[in-house]
Amino acid sequence: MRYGRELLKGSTESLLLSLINRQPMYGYQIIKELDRRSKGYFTFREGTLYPALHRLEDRGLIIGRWERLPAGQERRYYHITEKGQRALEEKVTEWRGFSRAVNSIVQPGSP
Amino acid sequence: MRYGRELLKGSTESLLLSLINRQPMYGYQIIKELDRRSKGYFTFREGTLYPALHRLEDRGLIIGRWERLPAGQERRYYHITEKGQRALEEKVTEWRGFSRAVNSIVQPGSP
DNA sequence: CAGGATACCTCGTATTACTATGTAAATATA
DNA sequence: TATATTTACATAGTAATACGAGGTATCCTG
Repeated sequence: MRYGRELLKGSTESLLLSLINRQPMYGYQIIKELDRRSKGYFTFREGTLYPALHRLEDRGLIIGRWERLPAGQERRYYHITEKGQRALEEKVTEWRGFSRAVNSIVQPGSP
Repeated sequence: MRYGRELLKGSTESLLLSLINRQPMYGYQIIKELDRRSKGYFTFREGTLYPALHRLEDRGLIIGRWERLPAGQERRYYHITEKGQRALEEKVTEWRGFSRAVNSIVQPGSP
């Protein structure tokens, strides 16, 4: 069963920056990569992805460049910036802390 | 540093149901318990907590009962329902799957 | 030539955390 | 005793954002 939509909020950024940090990627490719790497768990919607990419670009964390294939069609490849790399580090740290904190509550441990 | 507000969305429910599942609790107590159990990580705001409790009650996952202390003041104790227990199980399963999936992306692993 | 896949975009809606603000009583402090 | 803090609840407004629905255009395959 698919995760609730609210759960994704706050993690989208980390996911996108993580992928783009490995190598420049275009939107459609990111959707496929998220699906592949998470073994089908993440099926990002276009209405989620594209606005999210635009927000990241507006904030200077990534830069998009149009590239035309020999065949003719165009893709917008996103590259991470230095600011984006710093943001990614912070986001991953934030995620780990948050994840640990949630587990400290939902998992049975010390009373 | 505190987590971003968006990160909490989707997890609030699991956190609240987890605590109330252990024992009936009132709002103010939940804030303190979340703080204590997470070692200061979660500092829930009242504007987050109370509306969230009302939503859970509206959906029949918890039931609130006013209790008057000998001193005189009133507290609204929330009890989990059977429906709430089932929802909690689902939520925790969802959280584990989501958490694993995010880690599969943000943590360096197989390409 | 038709249909699917690729590839991008945006508007509107729903959800929800948080700030600010309000109320009221109990307890601690000066 | 007067004042401040803590306890305890509540809600209206704002901002952020995932998603559905809809749109455009090109490429590839049967």
